Amino acid sequence: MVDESGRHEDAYEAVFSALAHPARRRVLLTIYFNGGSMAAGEIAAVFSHAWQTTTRHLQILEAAGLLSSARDGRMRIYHLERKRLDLVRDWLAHFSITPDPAKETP
Amino acid sequence: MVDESGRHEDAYEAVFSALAHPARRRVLLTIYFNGGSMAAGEIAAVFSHAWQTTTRHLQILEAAGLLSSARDGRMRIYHLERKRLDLVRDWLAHFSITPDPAKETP
DNA sequence: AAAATATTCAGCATGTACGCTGAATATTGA
DNA sequence: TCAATATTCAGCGTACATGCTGAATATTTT
Repeated sequence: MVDESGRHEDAYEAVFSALAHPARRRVLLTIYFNGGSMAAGEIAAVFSHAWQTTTRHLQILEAAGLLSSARDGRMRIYHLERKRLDLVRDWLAHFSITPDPAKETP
Repeated sequence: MVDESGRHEDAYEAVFSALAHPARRRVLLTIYFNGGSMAAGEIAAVFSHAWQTTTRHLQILEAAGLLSSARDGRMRIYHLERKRLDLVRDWLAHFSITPDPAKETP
């Protein structure tokens, strides 16, 4: 296991996989620039996909912890979980740890 | 197009897709902690996959710009392109831009 | 030149992702 | 209750990803 603890392996997997699809990255940006929360239908309206396709993307994002949701009447409001993106930052931070200088390329 | 310029759309696609696979994330970390460069065979030795499988992962990482490579005798040396990871940081930085306050959730 | 080493290419099987459509569920309004 | 609205669930087809194996290529060594 490369990760120092192993605790986040599954989380990394979920988050990085979720971010791999352009529509899902765009969902996150869309919600963010809308103030952090949006109804499923509003989000779906941004895309040319069938709305059921967007539903699945939303579920994947929620399963990855990047969104949370709550029913509000007959709508479902999705809320961006910005903190979850820190997982990506954490992973990137590995590349700031100084590696073994003995092997450093000049 | 959500991105302010659109120039990086394909790059985002390549980089985020490349990072979606745990073996490829691990390749990057492995090379990094080895000093930034490793022969294909050395990298493949880290994994339990057939080495041909690792070859393909290396090609995907190189196509995404996360690795570069050069022949050295009968070996191929892969070099980590750390700067390319800035693309991910750039994308994450979108979530630090203050969104329209009128729509801000309290 | 032949053998050994290091890596890549090509093709195959299987599983998953992602688009679609149609049906189902939940809530609201008449 | 019935119709309208908002969303989800289920199933299908296609395409792609990812593992494998075997053959091919390039380089070095004998």
